Amino acid sequence: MVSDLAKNAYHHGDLRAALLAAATDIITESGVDAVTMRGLAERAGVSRTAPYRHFEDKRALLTEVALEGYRRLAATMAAAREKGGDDPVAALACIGQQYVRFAVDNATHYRLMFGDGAVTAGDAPAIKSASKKAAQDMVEAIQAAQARGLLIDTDPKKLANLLWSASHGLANLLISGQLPRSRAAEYARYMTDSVSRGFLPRPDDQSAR
Amino acid sequence: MVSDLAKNAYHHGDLRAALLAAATDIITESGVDAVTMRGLAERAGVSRTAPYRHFEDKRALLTEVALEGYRRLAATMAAAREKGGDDPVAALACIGQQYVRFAVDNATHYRLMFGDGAVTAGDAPAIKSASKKAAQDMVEAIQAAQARGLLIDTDPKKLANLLWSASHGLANLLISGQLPRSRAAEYARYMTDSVSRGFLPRPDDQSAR
DNA sequence: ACCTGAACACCGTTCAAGT
DNA sequence: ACCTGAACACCGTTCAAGT
Repeated sequence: MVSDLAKNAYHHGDLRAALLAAATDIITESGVDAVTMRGLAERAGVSRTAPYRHFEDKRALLTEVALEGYRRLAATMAAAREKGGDDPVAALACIGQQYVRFAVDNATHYRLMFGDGAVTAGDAPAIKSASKKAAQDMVEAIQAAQARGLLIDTDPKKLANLLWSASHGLANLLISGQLPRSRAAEYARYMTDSVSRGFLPRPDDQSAR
Repeated sequence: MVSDLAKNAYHHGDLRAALLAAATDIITESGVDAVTMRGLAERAGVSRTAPYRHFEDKRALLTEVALEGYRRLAATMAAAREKGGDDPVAALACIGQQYVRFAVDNATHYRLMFGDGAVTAGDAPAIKSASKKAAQDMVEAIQAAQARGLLIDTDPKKLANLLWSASHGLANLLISGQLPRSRAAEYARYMTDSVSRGFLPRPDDQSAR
């Protein structure tokens, strides 16, 4: 009954969580723009002003939702890296491909994270930390490949930023429909291949795998 | 006096142009979100509902502004290609770098063109045509390079989409501040180099230019 | 502590009415 | 043809007041 006590403390007791869940639902269904403070309140069965007891403003609420996305992205990156197995170049390709897949599969959420009104890393320390963590996975995979002589020896951070750019750009074009979503996986594969091998001919290379 | 007649026909006679100019100014100064139909009307010294005589709704007005951006982008691409001179690989690099430069130099406008609420190519045939024209420049540069054996022989459209992805992604990360804007040119250069040469080592290659 | 009702300052857009 | 005033249906947010 102790838990019931907590739950019943004023209406549902966890309005905060209810609001976040509602926002996440709406974002998934109808996009970030469809989220309104008033609508969230109504959905939670509470007055219009009640949400302001739990979040300073709309931005703060959305920042919290975005944070969850960053955490899931970081987890996806970590999993992708492992999936690459022993081969660090394969691990890197996996990371790039899974990044694009995450973005397309969570398009509306991704927009909140990286889109126009984007909750910047500066908005919350937790976001900065989660996003650094995702980036770190990429950098480490690069360093591992370089240590084995499998990648050219340039600044691994810069190289990571380039792979990030290509993945991010591809993801955006797919999400906005400028490239066909149905070909997402194909393009992602092509992207990671190309970033590794480049477009210049390789005279020494018979094994176009 | 004939021109004055035209100008004086109902207040300024070219409210349409005045509204577009005002919208462009506001977008440049304060971003797309700062554009309001009411504000535009006030700035033009006209009633709130007057703009609706010239544009069906806000989206139609913004589509017109975006179109101007697409035209300028296409012109920039064409100029970049020529700047590459005889060397088609250099032309391609120019295109990528100038694309990023355009995006960063016209950040708010670029957001309108490719951002979240983006006016999609489907919104206006003229946008589709201007954007196809820009893409065509890239494809042709690629085909020219392939004809001379300077690029691997894959689908030039796919290759163009990849370069576009990388450019677009880099541009977005720079605009949103996730990569430092001050290093835009450096990153753009690095991006086009990498997309050409790839990250895998090239044993035959002594001339790392 | 947590919630409410009323209110303020905004939006985009419509519509009957004026010249 | 082009413009206006008043109005409708929305926003985010504040603030005094209730329990």
